Order: sequence, then structure tokens, then C-alpha cells
Amino acid sequence: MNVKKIPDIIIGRLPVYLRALQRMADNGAKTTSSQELGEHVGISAAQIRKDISQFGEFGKQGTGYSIQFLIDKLREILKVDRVWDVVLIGAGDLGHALANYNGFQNRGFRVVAIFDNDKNKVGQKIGEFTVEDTDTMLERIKSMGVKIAMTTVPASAAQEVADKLVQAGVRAILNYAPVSLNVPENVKVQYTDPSTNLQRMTYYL
Amino acid sequence: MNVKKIPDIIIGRLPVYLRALQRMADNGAKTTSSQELGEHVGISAAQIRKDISQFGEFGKQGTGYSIQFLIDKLREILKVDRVWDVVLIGAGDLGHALANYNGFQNRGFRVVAIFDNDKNKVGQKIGEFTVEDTDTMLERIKSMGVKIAMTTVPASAAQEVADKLVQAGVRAILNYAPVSLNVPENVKVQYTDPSTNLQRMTYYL
DNA sequence: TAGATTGTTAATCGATTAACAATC
DNA sequence: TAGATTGTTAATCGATTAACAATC
Repeated sequence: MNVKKIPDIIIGRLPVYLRALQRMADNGAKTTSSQELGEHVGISAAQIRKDISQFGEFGKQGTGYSIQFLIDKLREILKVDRVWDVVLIGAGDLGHALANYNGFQNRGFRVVAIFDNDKNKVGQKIGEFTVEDTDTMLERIKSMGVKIAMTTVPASAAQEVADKLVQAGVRAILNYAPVSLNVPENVKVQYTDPSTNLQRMTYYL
Repeated sequence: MNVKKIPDIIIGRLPVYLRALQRMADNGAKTTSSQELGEHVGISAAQIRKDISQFGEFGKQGTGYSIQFLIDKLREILKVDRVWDVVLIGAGDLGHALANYNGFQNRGFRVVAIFDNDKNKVGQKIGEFTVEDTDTMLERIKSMGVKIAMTTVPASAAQEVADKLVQAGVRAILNYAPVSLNVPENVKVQYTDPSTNLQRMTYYL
């Protein structure tokens, strides 16, 4: 009864709200309204109130939402009120960028290992990490108990890597390769590929 | 009459179809069905037929769709039957990755210039490019007539950069910074930020 | 108290799915 | 001809918006 199923589309908007709220907090703001938050993220005030109210009554009539309180609640809902270990597969340019990315801090994530199948890259240092061989990936991920992976491998290798990740117990994959992945129902995949994103805009030009 | 407005959500799926079709073509396939394509991209056959039929009758009863014909049509619809010049703002790790990305080839895009405001980076070589100063960005983009930009600048600089891009005539921005941008109605923005993408999955873990 | 803004309900709008005649 | 699969219509399902009582 408690667990009415929340639509994916609402879950997908929460990180955007969270990001905007954290920005407001950084700027020293203490409270906000659905109206103001909506202007920041380009979503109607009604929708923001509806989305948030799925999870509880977090606002106050007349005054709106306490920014810090709402941040805490959203982090809890999204389960980013902790730090998730993430593995990175593919030590190319994009792999380097993600390994060095400092935007994971305070957002709930940290990279813990990087793998590549290129023997020339294995052993190489990337920041504080040493690139590991994909041959050892399955066991390493299992033993670390990592549930989240980011893949920056070529399209031709992506499905094979995904299969291995799933086998190792990974349940969420952020896939930078330009292919749709075939995974079991209980594994989530997010796709992000520059060409596809650009192609979503050219129609309107 | 001719121009019934096509929903954004349909336009957003077309690049995914296109990507899958190009992959099938690479594998030597000649025809496909809404059923088969749907299995590849995780979308129902009915929806694929409905989406495609918005633009014409591209299939044949009994045999399905000619892959090459459908590719050509989708490229035309999405306006990627040409090569778009794209500028890149921000010459950090991610900027490097995008500058060297070879997935733009045959997808309708090519990077033509890279800008950064860090005087230490200006003049530096990235592949075949020389990093240019953002001070000269506005004039350069205007004179080149570039309509598409990718931004990999820090969140704090993103809005300012976006304003300049819009002023220079850019109409589509692929924004890697973790902030929502404020732009005029006739400018399209696509967001892609690793933390936000990861946060869309942790809820389900 | 007066003004502001929430949470929620009902109304609207839009997207997805099911089904099937048409036809290759 | 028999089988397959499209394009499209109608039915269903889900998401968004408008409106407002409740209340800070």
C-alpha cells in the first residue's frame, strides 16, 4: 500500500530538481517555491508540486520549500545520500575524462577502478588509478560488490562488456557507446552518446 | 496542412532507430520489420510503425522496410543527410575526448573549432585543432556561420558561454555542464551530465 | 488579517497499445 | 494462394495542467 509505483518519468526529473536546489543552496538561498524552481529547470510549477508530493508533504503553504530539507529528502529518495562505488570500462579519452571528473563528489558517486582490454593501456596510471585488465574484471567487480558501471568502449565491444558486467552483479550501466544494450529486466541502462544527442536537435534547425 | 506538428518525443526516438538501422546495414542486412527493429531498441512494434508513418509510407506489407531506404529517409527527416559544423567550448579532458571522437563521422557532424578561456590552453594543439581564445569566439562563430555547439565548461561558466553562443547565432547546444541553461525559445538544448544520469538509476537499486 | 503557496482533485491533453483491413 | 507485415483507427492508458480549498 505504501509502495505505489512511481513513474520512471518522475524519477528522471528528480535529479534535475536536486541539481537546481543544490545550486540555489550554493548561492546562499534558504527557501524556494514550485514557481521559482520551475523557472530554473523549465518545468511547470504544478508539475513540480505534483512530482514532489508523490513522496510526502515537504512544503509549507505560504512559504514554499526549505531548500536544504528538500535536498535531503531528494537525496534520500534517489538513494544518493550515500556514496556508490562505480567502475569504468574503457580507458580512452572519454574514460580519462570520467576518471578525472570532479562532478561526482557530493553527488553520490566515486570511481573505484578502471578496466581496458588493450594490453598497452593495462598498468598505465590515470590520476590515482592503475588501468586493470578486463580479463580480471568479472572477479574484481564481484569481490568489490560494485553495482554501477560506466562503459566507454567501442560500439562493437559494448554488448560483450555489458554481459560480463551483468554477470559480475552490476545493476546499473551508464553506456557511452552508440548501441542499445540487451540486459535483463532488473538491470537499468542509461544511454548517452554525443551523435544521438546532436541528432535530436538538427530536426529543429 | 502538410506540416502537422510532430511531437518532440517522436523526434527523440528517430536517432535511436537510425543508429540501430545503420548497425544492421553494417552487418549486411537488407530489410527489417517493425518487430525486429523494436526488439533491437526496446520499443514496441506498434510504436515504431506509428512513429515512422508520421513521415510517409516507407514500408511494404508482407516484407517490412528496406533498411537502406529507411536510413536515407530518417537522415533526411533529421537533417543529417549533410555535415554540420560544430564548435566545442572547453578544452579539458572531456573537450579532448569530444575533439578526438570518431563517432561523429557518418553521423552528420564534424568539429571545426575549439575554444577555452584559459590562456594556458589557448594555442595548444588538440589533434588537428589549435585551441582558440573564447574572447574571439563570438566573431569566429558568426563568421563561420556555425549553428551547433557543445559545451564542456564548468557549471559556473555555462550560462555565460551559452549567452555568447546564442548571440553568435548558435541554435543548438549540447551541454555537458551540470546546469539548466536559460536560452530563447528558438534555441534547442540537450543536457548530458554523468552524475544526473547515474542518479536516474540509483533509485532502482 | 491578508497574501502566498502548498497538496490534491478533476479536467484536459497526449502518448501508447491493440486490432485489423489492406496488400505485398 | 497463404503468410507476413504494414499503416491506421479506435480504445486504453498515463501524464500534464488548471483550479482551488487548506493553511502557513
